[in-house]
Amino acid sequence: MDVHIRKLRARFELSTEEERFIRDSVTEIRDHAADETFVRAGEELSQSRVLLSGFVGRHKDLPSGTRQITELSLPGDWTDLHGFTLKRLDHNVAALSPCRVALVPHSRLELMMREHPRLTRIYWFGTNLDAAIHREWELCLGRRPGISRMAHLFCETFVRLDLVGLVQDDGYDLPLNQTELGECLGLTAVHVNRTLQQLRESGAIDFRGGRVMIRDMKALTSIAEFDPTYLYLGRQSF
Amino acid sequence: MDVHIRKLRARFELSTEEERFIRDSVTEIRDHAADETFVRAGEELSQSRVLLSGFVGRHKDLPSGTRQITELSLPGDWTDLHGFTLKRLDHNVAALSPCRVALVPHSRLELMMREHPRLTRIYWFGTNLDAAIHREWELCLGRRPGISRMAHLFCETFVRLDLVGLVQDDGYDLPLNQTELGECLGLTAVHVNRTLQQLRESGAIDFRGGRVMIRDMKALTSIAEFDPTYLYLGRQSF
DNA sequence: CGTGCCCTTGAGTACAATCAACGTTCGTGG
DNA sequence: CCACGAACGTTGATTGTACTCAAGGGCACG
Repeated sequence: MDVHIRKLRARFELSTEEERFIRDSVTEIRDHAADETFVRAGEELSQSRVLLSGFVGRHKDLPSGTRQITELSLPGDWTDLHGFTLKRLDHNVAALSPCRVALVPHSRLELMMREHPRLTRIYWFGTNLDAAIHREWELCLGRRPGISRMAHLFCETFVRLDLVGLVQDDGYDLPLNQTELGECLGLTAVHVNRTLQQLRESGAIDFRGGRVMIRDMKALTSIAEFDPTYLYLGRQSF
Repeated sequence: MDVHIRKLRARFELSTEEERFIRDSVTEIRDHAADETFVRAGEELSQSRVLLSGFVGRHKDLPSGTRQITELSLPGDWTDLHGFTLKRLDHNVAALSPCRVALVPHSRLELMMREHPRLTRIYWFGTNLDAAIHREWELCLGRRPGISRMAHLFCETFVRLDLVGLVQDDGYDLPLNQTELGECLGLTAVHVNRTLQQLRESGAIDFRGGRVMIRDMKALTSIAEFDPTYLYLGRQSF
């Protein structure tokens, strides 16, 4: 849970007692293979999961067989904390790479709500941050051209991974193939391929073999019109 | 606050004490004119708002001047409950029609968190429902064609308004012009106009003068591939 | 060394944007 | 009462971004 605690501490003060409560909440560690769907839409949930390592996506499927990935979960994030109040999810949760998760029973979260209002508020903030990311993706999907959406995703992932020390040498691992990248961006795999070439030729970024190399952050940010305000990176006041 | 209580009761049991607490939380009623932006992105908030009547949109603006409306708030909804934990919003909140809101101070919500864990959970559920709607919109914006997105919005609004009795004779008021409709759907006003004609000719729906008339719900649902599961309409178990 | 997965490229198509103009309605003021 | 302007809706012509269909290439793995 170190990565989870680290991410929390990036935004909030955390007493040793609170940290203790969080660490004691985990009942089980589980591993999932790449492409495994480990939470299915509609099934009843009695626990939520913190992602310890690997990449996870929330996706919604269409009758036609295409799907939209609505958000990426990165190490340290909850993959389905909202399942605590929603009880059944409106989407699937799938591993995009081999990954490890920590299980927290909902009964434990109920206890938290009774005894740790501050922690409750911090986690409520967490689900609201997810919603803020959803809104930014709506903006991208609705109003920005493909190349800009793609640059934006690379910026967002850069910032979020940097929070937990997963960026080295201006590059980071992003174990998605071009089809999956398209499923995040609302693009077909063919168009992802062409757009990726454009970004490469522009000198902003290189993405191959599951690794992103930032060549020119300023150019990338500008193509994306990226403004990280929606990620609430600063120290929060409670 | 009747409409708010009614919406809560559609999904949850509510004790008289809880109802009492909610009603006593309102410190002020305020009216806003159409097109008035009453919460601006980035400004510090010390209260949240329940929409009592009228229509409100959350929107994000782009440097180019276009904007994306990321969700509609309908009577009985919070317009910015997430502002309680986020403190500053990543988007604007604007009246789409003349509207009336009830103000609830954040200090009151802090009290709620300490003394009413069940109510807290109900409102946490509320912000998670908002996120579920955001996800469905992401799916629409990323993967569905314009006509399907439009039909979907009409279906969603139908269901959500029906919850609070604002649907009569298979029709409801939706005070948006074609530009604003496009800002929800990621379409230009010109294309909205043409798509609206298609829907009209298909016999599914008619939208003019701010009023939606459902002519053939089955056809509309089918064009939209609408499945209301993501709206969590049933009775929730806590 | 064949099979499968992923990436790449080309050709043709379509959905939606852009640009431009005109129509309708309605409120305001001369 | 009519002229005017503003906001909104409608239509046509053209362009372009992204999709579809189709084929081939690289590479890892059994």
